[in-house]
Amino acid sequence: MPELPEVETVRKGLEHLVKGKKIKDVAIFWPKIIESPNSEDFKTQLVGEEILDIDRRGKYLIFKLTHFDMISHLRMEGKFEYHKGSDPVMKHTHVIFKFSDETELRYLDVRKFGRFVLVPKDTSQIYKGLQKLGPEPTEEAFLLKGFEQELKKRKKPIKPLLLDQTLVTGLGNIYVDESLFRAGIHPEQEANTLTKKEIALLHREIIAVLGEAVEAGGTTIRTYQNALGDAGNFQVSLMVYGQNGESCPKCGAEILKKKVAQRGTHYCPHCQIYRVRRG
DNA sequence: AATACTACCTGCGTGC
DNA sequence: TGCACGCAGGTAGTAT
Repeated sequence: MPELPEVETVRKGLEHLVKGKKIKDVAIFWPKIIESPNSEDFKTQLVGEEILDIDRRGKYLIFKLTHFDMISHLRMEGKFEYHKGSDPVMKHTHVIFKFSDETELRYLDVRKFGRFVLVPKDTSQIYKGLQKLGPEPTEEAFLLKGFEQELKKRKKPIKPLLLDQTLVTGLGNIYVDESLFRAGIHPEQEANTLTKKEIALLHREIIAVLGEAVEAGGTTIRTYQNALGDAGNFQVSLMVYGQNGESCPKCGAEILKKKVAQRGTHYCPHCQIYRVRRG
């Protein structure tokens, strides 16, 4: 489900609802959701832990516990719901964290792609998935100079390059299409053919679009009641994602959709022109 | 090392 | 209605 703005919105919701809660028990209905340790140890180690804080790095949530860091990735469709223990357990619920006050944090995931990992306290940065991440998409962390140097070295199309999280973290299929549109760059333009000017614009638009989406509480596409972080309204600000067949907000041309690196890709054929041999 | 493709899952809409 | 197929906000593993 989520890209950085949605995960950040979930983080804020969790901070509000479960910070300070003590874990009394854990129920696991789909053990593969637990990447490590094995689901039995995962449960045993969590009992008695208190949720001290909830951090985020890229699209990962990091629950800071008494003796552990619990890393959570929602992948495509993972979501958290906060419930009373007496509430009926809905379909697609795979993990339940039961608190000492008889409330529960439930993890639901239709496609079961999401993962949990438990590591010793303050060692989350060693986890492989977090280690590979590039800088957060902020002015302070994401530097134009480094971005430009990396792009010069890569010849793969810019869209899949931005999706791999190593140059900058947080973009997914929605915001990468929005960033490229706003910067006027074709999604298949090879990274090493981008001009200095285009790179600077792209850098600025990535930071801007993700920042605006965080402010809006993320984008809500499919609505699921009760899920933390589903109240975002950035979908009203999307300029190309899901807009195929509509008019380009800049020039009026028809927004097209095509496959790029196995992902549905939305773009304006007039504002985002592919050019051969540049840079 | 960089790149490309596939697996992991379920549900929904479309077309025959 | 039934069924096959493509598609969905992501990443890790494998092969080249």
